[in-house]
Amino acid sequence: MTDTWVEALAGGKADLERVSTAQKVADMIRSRVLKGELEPGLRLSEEALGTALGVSRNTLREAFRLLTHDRLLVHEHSRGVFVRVPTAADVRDLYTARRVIECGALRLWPAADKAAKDAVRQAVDFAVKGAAKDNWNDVGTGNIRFHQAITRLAGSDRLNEEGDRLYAEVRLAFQVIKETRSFYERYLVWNRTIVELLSKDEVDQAVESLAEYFRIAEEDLVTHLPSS
Amino acid sequence: MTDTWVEALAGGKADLERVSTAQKVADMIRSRVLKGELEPGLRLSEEALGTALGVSRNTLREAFRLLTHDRLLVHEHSRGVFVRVPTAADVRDLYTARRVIECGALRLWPAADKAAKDAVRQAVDFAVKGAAKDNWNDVGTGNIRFHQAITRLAGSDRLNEEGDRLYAEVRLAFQVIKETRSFYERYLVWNRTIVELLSKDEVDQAVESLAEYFRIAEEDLVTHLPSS
DNA sequence: GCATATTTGTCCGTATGTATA
DNA sequence: CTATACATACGGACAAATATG
Repeated sequence: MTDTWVEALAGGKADLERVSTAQKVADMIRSRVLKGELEPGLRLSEEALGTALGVSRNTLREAFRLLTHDRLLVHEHSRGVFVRVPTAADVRDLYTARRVIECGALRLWPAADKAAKDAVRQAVDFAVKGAAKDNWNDVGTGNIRFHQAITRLAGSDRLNEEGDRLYAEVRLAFQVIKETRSFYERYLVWNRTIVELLSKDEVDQAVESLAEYFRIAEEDLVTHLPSS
Repeated sequence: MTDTWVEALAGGKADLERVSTAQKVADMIRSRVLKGELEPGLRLSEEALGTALGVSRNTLREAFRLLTHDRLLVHEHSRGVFVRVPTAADVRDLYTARRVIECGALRLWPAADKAAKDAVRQAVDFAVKGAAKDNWNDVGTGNIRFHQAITRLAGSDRLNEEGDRLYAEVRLAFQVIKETRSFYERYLVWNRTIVELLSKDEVDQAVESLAEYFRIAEEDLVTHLPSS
């Protein structure tokens, strides 16, 4: 019983299965990167981090592999691993992928599970409540959950995983922006509009609104990115 | 100069950058798996493979990690790695993801590069010529290239990579079927239909045909899969 | 059910190659 | 150009888990 507690604390997907040390280390580094404690461009030394975390270089390298696959770290041969520095081209690529996946998933709304549909509405509710309490951190996570829920409408684990990778990378890109409130405030309006259209079963309209949201968010990020 | 030759021979993405030994080992195992030389369910012993390939266990484990991310191998804690055995549920999930990605990318046809459009047509031409020569292996690779080219219409590297992972997994699923000719023969007709519709700029019709192809191919695989 | 053998998980030390000051 | 620092890859070691008889 206590084992599951530990695993749940350790990080993300603590199902019933055991988590490897590399997984735990990767989860720790991931959260630090997404919180901005390890800023983009920083080099992660194998020896320094290994001794600091009390794991061997081998184990740490496996953790690096995991995070490189999630595109949060970049690997340069014989030079080491660095926290990714998102470029304007990255953001364009990222949003092109999101456009295809999320718009495609949203089109499946009529055939989706009731639970999956509810998750979309609940994510927006969460963000709305956050805005009412002036808690803009909640608004941000609500926004992510909203898009995550849209991807999950398709009901494919493989698609969900790729979506989560994309969202983590978007969070990393947002990391370079300090004042995010004005962004989330504007995005919340779009999310509500989309949910309203969906409640009226006007799917095509909702997809069009989602595509418009992507155009705006993409430009927001690109213009606020340094050295774009 | 000769270095680039060697790298090109070694495997997949031999750009300008050097490839690590783990990468080379992973590429070798990958091609063996996709050719069916390492059949689904087989356990890959660390020591046996390591000595056979002349690499250390550590390096081999990194290669395993790479292939596990590509879903060609599955990792069971303290039991080792196995060549993935695709289940019916895997195929359903796989085709759901493909439906979203490829149909979404195909909708972008009007805005796509000319080069990307040409690649779609060339892939079908390749398959047609293969069929004329009774070379059904070429028809199969032409079919893969066709779908790869469709994904590439969107122009997102991240989407392309996920697409390639999905295609590799589909090839693995097809690995359990011996007589593939009748399948590819039928699929070729669909591919030609889609290209013809595209040449007339009837994109919506083409997307609908693609969706229909997915329904058929998915059922083909599910029904021919053992212990479905 | 038990004891043994095999294999994996993790760590360490070292030699070599590579990039940077 | 030399020197330093670091990543890459290897081989060995031991504990833990699993498989086998």
